[in-house]
Amino acid sequence: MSKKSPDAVDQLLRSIADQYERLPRQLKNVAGYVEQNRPSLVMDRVSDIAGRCGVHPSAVVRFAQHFGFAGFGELQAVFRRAYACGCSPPLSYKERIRKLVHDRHAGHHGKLAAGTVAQNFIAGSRTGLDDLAANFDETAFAAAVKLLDKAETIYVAGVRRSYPVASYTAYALQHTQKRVIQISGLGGMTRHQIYGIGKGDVLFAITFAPYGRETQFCSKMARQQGAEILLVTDSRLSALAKQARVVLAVKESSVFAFRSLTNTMALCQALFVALAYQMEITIEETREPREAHD
Amino acid sequence: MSKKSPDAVDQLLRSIADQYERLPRQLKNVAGYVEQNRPSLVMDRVSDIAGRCGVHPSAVVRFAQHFGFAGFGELQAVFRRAYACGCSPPLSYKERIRKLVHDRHAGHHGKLAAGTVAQNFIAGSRTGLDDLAANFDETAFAAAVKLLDKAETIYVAGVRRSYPVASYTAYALQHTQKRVIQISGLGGMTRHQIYGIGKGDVLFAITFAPYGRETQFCSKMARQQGAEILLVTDSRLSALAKQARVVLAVKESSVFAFRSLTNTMALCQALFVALAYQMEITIEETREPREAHD
DNA sequence: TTCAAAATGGAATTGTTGTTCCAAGTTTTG
DNA sequence: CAAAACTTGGAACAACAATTCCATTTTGAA
Repeated sequence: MSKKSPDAVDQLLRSIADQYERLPRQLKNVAGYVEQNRPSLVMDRVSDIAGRCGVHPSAVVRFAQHFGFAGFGELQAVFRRAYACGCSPPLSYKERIRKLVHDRHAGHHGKLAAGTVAQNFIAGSRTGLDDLAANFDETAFAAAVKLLDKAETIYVAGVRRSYPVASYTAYALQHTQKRVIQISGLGGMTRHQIYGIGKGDVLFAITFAPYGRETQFCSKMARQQGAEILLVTDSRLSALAKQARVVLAVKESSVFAFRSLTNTMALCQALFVALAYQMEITIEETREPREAHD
Repeated sequence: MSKKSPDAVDQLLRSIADQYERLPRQLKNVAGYVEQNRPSLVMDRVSDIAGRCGVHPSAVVRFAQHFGFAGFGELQAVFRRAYACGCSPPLSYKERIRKLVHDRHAGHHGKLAAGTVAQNFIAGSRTGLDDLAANFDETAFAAAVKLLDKAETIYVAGVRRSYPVASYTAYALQHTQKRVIQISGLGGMTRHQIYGIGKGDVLFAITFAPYGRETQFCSKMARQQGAEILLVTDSRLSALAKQARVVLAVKESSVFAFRSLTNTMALCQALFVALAYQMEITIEETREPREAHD
């Protein structure tokens, strides 16, 4: 069969995975690069790879030889052949995906394959991001960044569906020099956690209809104590929105009636990145090369 | 703008088409080959092309020069850049950010607008999702769904950066009839939380380099007790990967040292949706009818 | 047909890349 | 603590690819 080439790649990759542990440091680097940058291997030269892995060119050759090739050229040939096989996709991924999804729909008249469902979901998330980018409110976003930049302590609140986003946000913000407190509600301590908020602080609240009671409480408390509120929500019309200094509205698309989270997540990540940028935290400062950073 | 690479190809191709008639025979051959075999140009050498066109290698060089390049290398670079843009966003993405930061230092006398940073970030996430969809491993995904479907109790583990995803996953899975336990590590109870795992159960582990200790511990424990592992990670090479029954590899691009999370998030959501679909849970059921559902 | 201009292919050149070799450094083992 | 095994990086080497040069052939116009 002509399908031998992609198999060869799989086989090689599996072989690499097997031996990975026993490999010396430099070869591990190369192995990692090979696995993560499969596509660019078709055109990379030994020195390119060596450079990006921070190893000596000969290490790359040794890597190839370690896996039974005469030299790098032979190893590369494996990837080139695989690339040549799937040579139909000079076209965009969108088309490929569309085709994939379409194919499955047509065939099975029973259930959809799990993969199809997933592809649909991913496609939906992507569309959502398109939407987010298109309806992006730069003014509000800039205001949000400024607000966070000025804040002394940032309280992050979000429950249930919003909790993952809140915990991500809190985690990210920890990497600035600001004090960050996530209102986790652990042990029923929501109230105690928010009590400390005051003037100069900011409540970063994430909430969607029907707005969580805990978050509403935090919001009320924040206002009372003179703190500002940055609200990430689904509508500028909500009761909470009126209390907030800055409102970032996110619309989540839903696939199979299931609301996605990617947009909210992406927005909050963008918020962090922009804040880091604003605070002039350089890449070097925030980068943790081999540090624990799970 | 950063979109110049694919454009460059288009422009070149148009230029070739224009002049085609006036070209001498051999250059016509080459032009034809270039137009028809665009994708393989990224790896073809002069002699490859010459051979396939039945012309002398020097003709290929002359062809490149005819179109304003110093030599074949420059022409090829155009195609390589286009390939890199469409295919491996991690590279072009980092570069974009680096460029962003660089621009600030160089040109603009102020800072970049926060909005610009955000737009860049969102664009990156979008590209990431395309990549996720394009490199989607249907087999592994289906296996993952099946594994979850059969599980009696699902243990979800993920720390630090992976924690938000883990907590989302746990939250979502609660909406099935399965018993779900998230290893939160609260109160240093990681060990006690995972002790209960056993045959018939599944550990849903989410971890990225350098793999969190807690998650590794859970994985070891799961194996010991005869449970299966579903691993969401960044590389099939990790030590954990070998222990796992199913490995879903996700590649996240990173900005400011903070790897994006959208892909992982989207994948886990997709996993849940597919599982719900498989279990024939209607989406209505997964919603909490009267309850607040933030 | 003849001449000039252009195209072509052989062969040498130049530059680069992949590879090997070896010495120095590191880790492991007895 | 010493010897052995292995890893690493520098430099030389070999192979090859891209490019140029030039003689030859072809084409086209007068």
